[in-house]
Amino acid sequence: MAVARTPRHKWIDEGLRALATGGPDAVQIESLAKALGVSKGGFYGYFADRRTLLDEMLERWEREVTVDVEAHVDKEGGDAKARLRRLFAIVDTGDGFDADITTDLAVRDWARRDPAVAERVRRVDNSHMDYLRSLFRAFCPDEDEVETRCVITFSLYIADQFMFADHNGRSRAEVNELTTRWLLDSPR
Amino acid sequence: MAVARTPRHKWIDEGLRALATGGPDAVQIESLAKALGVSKGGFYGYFADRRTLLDEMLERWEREVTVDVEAHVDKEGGDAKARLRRLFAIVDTGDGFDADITTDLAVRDWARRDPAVAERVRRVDNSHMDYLRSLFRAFCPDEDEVETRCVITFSLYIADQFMFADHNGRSRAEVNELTTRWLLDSPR
DNA sequence: ACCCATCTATACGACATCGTATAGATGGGT
DNA sequence: ACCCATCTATACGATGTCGTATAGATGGGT
Repeated sequence: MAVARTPRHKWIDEGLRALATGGPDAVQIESLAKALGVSKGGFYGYFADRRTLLDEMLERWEREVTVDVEAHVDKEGGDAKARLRRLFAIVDTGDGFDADITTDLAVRDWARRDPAVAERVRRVDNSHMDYLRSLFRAFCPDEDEVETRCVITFSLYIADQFMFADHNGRSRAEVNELTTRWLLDSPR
Repeated sequence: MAVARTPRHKWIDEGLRALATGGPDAVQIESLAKALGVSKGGFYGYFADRRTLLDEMLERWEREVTVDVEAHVDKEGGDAKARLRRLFAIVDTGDGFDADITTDLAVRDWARRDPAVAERVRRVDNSHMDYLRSLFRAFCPDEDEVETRCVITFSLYIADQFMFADHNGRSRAEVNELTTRWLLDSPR
């Protein structure tokens, strides 16, 4: 039997890449085929239609995004603040997650327009938030304040990609260091 | 002479509406025409091509977005904290700015992919941040902390639209109240 | 009432994309 | 070495969009 040069997962890989750089509308079968160096002939052997590919892309994103980040943060151990610092470092430097952050935002923007996508993101976000809460609770007794810090942390992660302002001579990294300290070392 | 049923500004209005609900790719001349109840015939009398419309949409967004928000916040006077509270209320309740927020985010997402758009957003963001800084300086002597609070404020505004998490029984409004207090009444 | 500048509707060619149909290439199993 | 299931390339029709061309409708100015 002929061996597949372009199996399912390659179409999904390329689809997610296209999604990240151009949004859902940029996920075009013929573009993906070109990027993969093949024609679209094989695509419809694996997927019923374009919509099916989009669904499977989301499926994969939902399955992997939470696991990946938490594994990276927990890998080196340390207390809650050490783990949070590693989490903030991802936001700041990318740290091998650049592509994932971009994909993440593309999915979120998509979710604003598509309720089915929003439902997936809701599950992912709840998972992220649960993890964040567990970390902040380690040194933050008040539950309202835990929630506050979680939401601010999450917001900084997302908004980082949508803010284009300068910072009066400070670099973006310096500003991130300021917000990190504010969230981790702020008194009371 | 025939009076124009569909002058320039109507195409721009409709274009911004399409941008807000579907992103730049959704700004299609024939869609706009249909939404306006006319054919696309007249469009090319006002605009050289689709790109020209997109430019003018951005032009108008850039010109109006800053003025509108600041005017609303300053209208009723009060001290810096009162003005900031009104600012946070916009984020929270929409308060007549819902459409503008959506447009804002569509433009920001667009800016992530188009450097020319990013440059416009940078100008707008610098203007917003200058205004924010002036408000926080009124009760916050440390310049690093001013910057921190500005960035967090801005981030909450943006990320609000991209977060789909639940909050352990709290409503979104309650969470916004928590973050507002954290930013305005936090000690030191 | 007529003129005619201006706006609008329609038809068109060029192009891109979706999804299908079909013919050809590949290579594992025997 | 051959078979044939599987993958791939290509051609096609349908659809939708862009931008142009052109004919028709509108209504203010005289």
